[in-house]
Amino acid sequence: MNAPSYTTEHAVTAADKTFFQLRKDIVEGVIRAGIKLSETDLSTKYGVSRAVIREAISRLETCHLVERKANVGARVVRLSPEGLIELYQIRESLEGMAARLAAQNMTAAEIADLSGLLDAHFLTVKTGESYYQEAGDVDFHYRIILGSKNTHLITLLLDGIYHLVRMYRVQLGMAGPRITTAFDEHKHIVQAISNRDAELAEMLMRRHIMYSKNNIAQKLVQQDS
Amino acid sequence: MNAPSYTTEHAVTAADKTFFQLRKDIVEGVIRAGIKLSETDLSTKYGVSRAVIREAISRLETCHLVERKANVGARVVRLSPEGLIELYQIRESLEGMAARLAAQNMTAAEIADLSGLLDAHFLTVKTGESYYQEAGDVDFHYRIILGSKNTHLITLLLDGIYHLVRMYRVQLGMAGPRITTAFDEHKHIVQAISNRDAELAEMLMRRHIMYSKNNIAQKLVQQDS
DNA sequence: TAACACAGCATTGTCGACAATAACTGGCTT
DNA sequence: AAGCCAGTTATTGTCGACAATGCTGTGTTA
Repeated sequence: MNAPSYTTEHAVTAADKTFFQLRKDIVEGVIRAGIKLSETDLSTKYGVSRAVIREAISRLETCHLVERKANVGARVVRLSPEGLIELYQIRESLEGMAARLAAQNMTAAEIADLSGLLDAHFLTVKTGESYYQEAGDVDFHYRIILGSKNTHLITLLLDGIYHLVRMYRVQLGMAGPRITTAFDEHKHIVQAISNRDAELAEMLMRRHIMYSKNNIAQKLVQQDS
Repeated sequence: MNAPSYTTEHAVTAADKTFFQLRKDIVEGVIRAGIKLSETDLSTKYGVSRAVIREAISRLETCHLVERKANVGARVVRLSPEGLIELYQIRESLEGMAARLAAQNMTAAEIADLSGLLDAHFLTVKTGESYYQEAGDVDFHYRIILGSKNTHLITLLLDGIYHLVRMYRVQLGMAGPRITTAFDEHKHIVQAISNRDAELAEMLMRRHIMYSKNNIAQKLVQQDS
């Protein structure tokens, strides 16, 4: 049931575990958006010292999941239409570049593997299972980002803003008619990568993300009204 | 003489001060690339507790200036041609988007101001002063990044990778024939922004950064040989 | 001689206590 | 009654000590 963990992050220290747990709780809304994170409270609730809580909060800050002010404290970020737009502008830029680099740097084996993944997704979509969006879409994007072979890019996206993207998705309850069209877009992107057409791969990825943004933004205004 | 501080970061806490000092020392090579950062050593040298050193190192990690392994310690990043390429790929992507957004979001007053800045730069370049590259170029890029009005983008670039860019620049001693051509490129970018031509602004910025990358990469291989 | 095991050392991770800063409450003044 | 000031309280920032982990060098054994 759980979404598989792509970057197999193994928690070695207590701060790691606390960080992962806190991140999960924030992304999934267990700790609600906009709420204040009291260090002493969390310290007792998670059964660790304030030092590891501070460490965890510090890392959450680099994920842009919390905002901290000196001598005041940390708050979970608040979700807003503007924030969503900004986030997707970053995605469009960085993942576009990722697709471009993937077209240059992915091995033939990796491309074949990615293509196989899409075929598998096609079967599940065809049979009507709609879990595609959540796991499949994320998986697809992960592979291309990793395929860029650019460590900075990978870190920025996977450790940085992707959790925030997931937060928006989860807390808005994504599912809808977009899954099938998104699948076609994925197909075309893989084809461009397979042809080593970096230019086209970037363009298609950027359009794909723009469409995705429009879709989720529409959901968001619907919720407002 | 010092490069002006654009994001007027005011140090309120001791960890802030230590972080700024450490970052400066790393960027300027006082603490050399690849070296191990001993917490106890730094604690005595900077006259603060290990806790604030750990906090500072943690923040340095989010700037990608140091790398940390659990139970082992932190090392200053090592500069490499591959790292430089990766860095400039990110810059091309993000600053291209910044230029696009700046063309959409900068106010007329801000654009006029930016244009005036370029004119001032032109005078100094004309009179032969070559401090343009260091301060002027950075100033130009800062304004456009801020002009994007995208907080995520601004944070990623200014707090994140720009210090690493500066580290490459400083430790390779940038100065050369490129300053004049770079000025022309800046001019064209401002013109595109002034015309609200987002598409063109992005393209020109991307090319500008590609040229800049080639320039600095060339310097780097020269140093190797 | 080479390889493995163990012990000692150095370094990082974690903790609880203290100091400093900000928010809150109550009373006073105008 | 409204606004400001001071005392109080709660929260964050900083510190030194202890625990746990990784590294090193030595000694033993095949």
